[in-house]
Amino acid sequence: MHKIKRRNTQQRNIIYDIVASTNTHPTADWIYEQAKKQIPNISLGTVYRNLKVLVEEGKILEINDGKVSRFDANISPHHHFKCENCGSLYDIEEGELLYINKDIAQKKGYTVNNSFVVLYGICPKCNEHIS
Amino acid sequence: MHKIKRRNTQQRNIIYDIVASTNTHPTADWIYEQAKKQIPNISLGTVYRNLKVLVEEGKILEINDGKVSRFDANISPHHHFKCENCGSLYDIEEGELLYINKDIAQKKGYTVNNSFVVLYGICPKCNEHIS
DNA sequence: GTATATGCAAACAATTTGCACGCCT
DNA sequence: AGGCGTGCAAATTGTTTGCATATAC
Repeated sequence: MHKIKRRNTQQRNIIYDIVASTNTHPTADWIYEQAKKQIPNISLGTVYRNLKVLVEEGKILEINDGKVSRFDANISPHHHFKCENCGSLYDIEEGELLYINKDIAQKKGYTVNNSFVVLYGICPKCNEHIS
Repeated sequence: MHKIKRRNTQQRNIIYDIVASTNTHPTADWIYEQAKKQIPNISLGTVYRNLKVLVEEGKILEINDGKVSRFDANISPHHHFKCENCGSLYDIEEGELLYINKDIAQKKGYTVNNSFVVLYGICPKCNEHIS
């Protein structure tokens, strides 16, 4: 029950920098490929472990995209648009979301077919028990 | 390139009925366990195949919940609330979503820590190419 | 010195698929 | 009869983990 003292490792720093260097919401595998350019014998396990640490520390976000996880160093509140044709995941500014309806989206070039919202938190039942 | 003519099988009907019988957003595995009560030697592969068919036909929705898929026979537009403590996935009416802010959610007993929105559709780039 | 991190490989869990047979239509 | 559907088991895929060693502090 005591807080782990994180170390400042080359691997963790490089992994963070890779995530921060792009807005394409990369997967662990893509990050691994990039990281190998700098640390040829880095292992995929290390990439996964460090991504998890960075998420826990709130330095990056994990986005659930089908069966893969994607990662995002943009931790300001924003949403995503997933293209059903090419699979790309775009950022949508929080304010901009209000305007994403069929008409306005169309003008911006997006066709919105569907939307999916999940709120995270504590449900009434658990709020009672935890108290 | 010709449309598949679906057959009306016992397995598919039972699987649909199981999904429709609950609002707990079951996983493929739970559905499989229930289905075995009616068809003891049904296979998990069949459950997965039929769930996919039902999703394609628009009869049920697939909800991506971490690394598992959950299924929902309520196909009217609605959203979800995931409890970070017990993992339950609750339905949130579309209208109700507008009122889920920290104050009002609190009164209903929900604590909202985070929210996650994904829009699905066709992106500007693809809209150009597809024409 | 000591606890955290790493590389490697094996283990996992959810889902998909190839195949031979079965059964709607 | 013909083709879609099924059961079974093996294969795939994304991710996690155990272990011995390396390294940050």
